[in-house]
Amino acid sequence: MGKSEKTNPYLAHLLEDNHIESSSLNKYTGKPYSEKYYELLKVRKALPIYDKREEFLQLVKESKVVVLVGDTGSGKTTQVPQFFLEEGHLEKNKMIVCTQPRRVAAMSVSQRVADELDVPLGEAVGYTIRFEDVTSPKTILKYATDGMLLREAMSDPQLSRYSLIILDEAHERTLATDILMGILKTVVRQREDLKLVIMSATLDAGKFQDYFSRDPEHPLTVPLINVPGRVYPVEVYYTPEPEKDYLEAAIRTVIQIHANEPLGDILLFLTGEEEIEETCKRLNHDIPLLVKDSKPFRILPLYSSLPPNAQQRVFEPPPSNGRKIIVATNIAETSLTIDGVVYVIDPGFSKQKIYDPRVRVESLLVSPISKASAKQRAGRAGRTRPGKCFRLFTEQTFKKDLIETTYPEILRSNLANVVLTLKKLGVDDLVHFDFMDPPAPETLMRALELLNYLGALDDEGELTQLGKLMAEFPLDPQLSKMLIVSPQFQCSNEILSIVAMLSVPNCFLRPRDAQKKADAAKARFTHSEGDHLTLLNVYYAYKHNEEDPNWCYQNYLNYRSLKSADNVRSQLEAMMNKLSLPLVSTDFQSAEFYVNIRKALVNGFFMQVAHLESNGYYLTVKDNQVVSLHPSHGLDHKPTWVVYNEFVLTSRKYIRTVTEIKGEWLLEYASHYYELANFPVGEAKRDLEKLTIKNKKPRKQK
DNA sequence: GAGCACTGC
Repeated sequence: MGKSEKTNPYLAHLLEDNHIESSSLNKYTGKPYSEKYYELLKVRKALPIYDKREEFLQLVKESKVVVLVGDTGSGKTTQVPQFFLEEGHLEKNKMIVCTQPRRVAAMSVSQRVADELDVPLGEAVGYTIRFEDVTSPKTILKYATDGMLLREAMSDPQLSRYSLIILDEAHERTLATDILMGILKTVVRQREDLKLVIMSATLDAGKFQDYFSRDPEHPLTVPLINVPGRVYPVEVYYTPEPEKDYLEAAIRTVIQIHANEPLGDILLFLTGEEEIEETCKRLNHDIPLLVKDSKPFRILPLYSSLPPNAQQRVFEPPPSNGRKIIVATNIAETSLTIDGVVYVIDPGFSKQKIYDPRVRVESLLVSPISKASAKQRAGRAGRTRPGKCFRLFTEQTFKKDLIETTYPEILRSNLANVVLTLKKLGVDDLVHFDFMDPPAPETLMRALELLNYLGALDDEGELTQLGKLMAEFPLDPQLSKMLIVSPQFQCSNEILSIVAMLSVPNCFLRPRDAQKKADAAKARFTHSEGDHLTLLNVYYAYKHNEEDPNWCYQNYLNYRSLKSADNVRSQLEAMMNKLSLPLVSTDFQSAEFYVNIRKALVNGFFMQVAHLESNGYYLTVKDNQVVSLHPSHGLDHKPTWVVYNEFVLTSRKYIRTVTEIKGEWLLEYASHYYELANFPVGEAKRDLEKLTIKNKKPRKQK
């Protein structure tokens, strides 16, 4: 047992450091440290952040909020919480939490820190992500997704379990991190026993400092600490003239690098799946033709909807004496890191979400990236040795045209869910809420209006009983409303399945080389009254076929999607039980089985309804947008009224996932929205008026 | 008659 102590060469040296346990027993487990602990300790002490340890601890002692800037490789994510622990700053029964924008990061970082502390994961160190809580009463350091900490705040707005909250990767400005910053700015001033550390890659540091210090009544001094990263230099090249066609330029650049530059993998950033698959095909065809005596190469596409085994291939070693050429979306900018990349090709574009509050539509648009993004992409070339980055735009463009940082998500999103969350967190005055970047007032108004129509907020903007329930669910407000009322329509089991299916990526596969077969497979599940009902059929069939991946494959269904829908469904079912919402079904033989489901749909989605006009097009109610049924629909006729799940703006305006409803139901379940006095003149209004008269007659006769 | 940047609860 004592062997490792005596023979360990690092031990004597360690004992000189007063902040490292001078006893050879691990204070968390009571056991002697393992060999691995000392090995990892040596690595830890070589991290750049280690030199800033005393400075950091001093600043945290003096200040409530500290901003820490550190590039990749500085070690901040793993070491900063440990500094705090070692110093014994943690109060009894309190914890440290460190947020991450992504689940995998929360999981892998917590495992690393558990190893460094020589403790089993889930005891002193753990993580919490959706569907998985690997913590215990012993846990004092927890890594969590930012969304998960936000959920916790909803039941404990002071986040009173924690005495240190670290928001990591704050520069990414996710919705959840932005909301957390907004509430923590107040909480940190209210709670004597709370410290806050904001960790970021260089760019926005000053902005975080300003934001947290600024307050008319309680200004704070927010110090900033800078930690160098550990990356290799990357030489950046620009094109002398702007490129007309970035795809052609990209292909040309790949070929030039492959022909002329020493070995080392190539990473090309493109915007989407189709573009990537096309380019891979072109490269496979062109390289052997254009490169004399080409070295071996392997072209690898990389995007999120690619099956996991195909994604994994980018991590395999390159062909012997050759190179990998990876053609990726933004997934390779932050989510996945591929060592061995030496050359980055950056055309300077990505698909970005934008929200237009006027038409209430979120859409994806190919847009120029920001300077910060371009720098991040370039950095991908310097992970293992010095690299090169080829920007397919001019230096002038970089300096003059690109914006500094990508607009935070909160400025590009529909905020219905954000507003519901903030209300639940007790924020009364949303218009004056201190957002780091305040969203457009119109976007907030749209969100308030939607929540008011759904009955989540009353006319004073107060959260209603229904709204409180809705906020409990990790769903868009329309979906949670529909789910909560579904027991009244005797179909909560079915709506649970539909909501789960709507919450995951599209489950229907349609490979380019088997489109007919895929369509035929889909036809077997199709319900002619609506796509929502088709989704229900698919879910049933998946369960009846014992969740078999092969069955999914044969039926052109995405197994990953269905499995995840099933997960979501279980989570929602548990919440329904917790909230005493009964799980009920209408008898399947009854004529009302599908009618009830469609009525429940109307209760959540009455604002997403389209009316068939005499010219054969659909017009969305109130917004009066001319739309077409998305070609993926399964209706066998064109119903007068449909609800839709999504408004898709591509080559045309489409409504996707549509189900037939009756006009009467709109008047019955959403009379406040369909009040005819405030309804825009048109065919939809005339149809509704006819229905009103028809409805009133029998009543008068009674 | 067509798509699906990326995350997260």
